[in-house]
Amino acid sequence: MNDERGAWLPQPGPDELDIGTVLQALADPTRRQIVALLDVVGEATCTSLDLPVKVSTVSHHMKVLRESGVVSTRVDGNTRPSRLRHADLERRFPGLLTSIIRATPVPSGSSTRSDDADDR
Amino acid sequence: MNDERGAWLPQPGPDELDIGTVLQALADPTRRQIVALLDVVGEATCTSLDLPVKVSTVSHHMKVLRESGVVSTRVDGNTRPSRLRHADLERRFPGLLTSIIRATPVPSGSSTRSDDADDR
DNA sequence: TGGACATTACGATGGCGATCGTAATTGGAG
DNA sequence: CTCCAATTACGATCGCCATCGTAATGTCCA
Repeated sequence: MNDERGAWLPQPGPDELDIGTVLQALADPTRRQIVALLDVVGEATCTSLDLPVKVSTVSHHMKVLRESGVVSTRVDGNTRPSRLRHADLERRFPGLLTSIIRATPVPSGSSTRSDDADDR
Repeated sequence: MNDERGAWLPQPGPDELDIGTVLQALADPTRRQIVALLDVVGEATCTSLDLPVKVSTVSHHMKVLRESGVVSTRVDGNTRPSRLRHADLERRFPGLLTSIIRATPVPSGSSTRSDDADDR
């Protein structure tokens, strides 16, 4: 009954972003790795990311990131590509996300799994 | 090495600041409140801060903040005033501390206990 | 229609950390 | 010297959360 193309999973509005919730989300190393990867590839799904945790855990982390307002998730068929809410975060917390990404080393070899890969 | 006049508690160097450690430290609400208060009063001791937790807990939080590189602590008699390492943090993570402080509301009435306040 | 795949809801578990009370240490004041 | 205040090390407790396995749901394709 929901044939809406371009559906988005529920997320806080740009003015509802809470610094505590955002920091708690970004405090986890795995979630920070997800953020760093998203910054590189632009958009990715849970299974496309090559992380040292199980997919169900990645899904959990993505939910935390979405509910905190760090990422937004789009419904596309049976996949849910997520991307960083770079503009919203920059407007609300200038420099925060950028500094974190810049200081978060991306483990070599962990890009994506040829889902929407960029290089090569 | 041992300058009796200006002793400092051990802390990471400016180039040893780790984004993960810093974020973990700033993820806690009480520690963020400490940071916000330090930004207002400039320098404060554990007992001078009026917080909803016991002094031993404040001391613990201050240690976490110091070991993460967020604050530096000076030895002054039998007290240890701490202050924000604003410059070091700004150089390493531009905008991070500023955004967090700006977005962290300071509960009204919780300044210091007239210990070393100099709010004009 | 049936099978393969992506996502996630759910429950269980193990570990980490925030908080406390207590005690020990140390410097300052009388 | 004696007392007090400040700090913190230590141990205990307890709640939260990262992670997992499993199962349920939904989509796409042959």
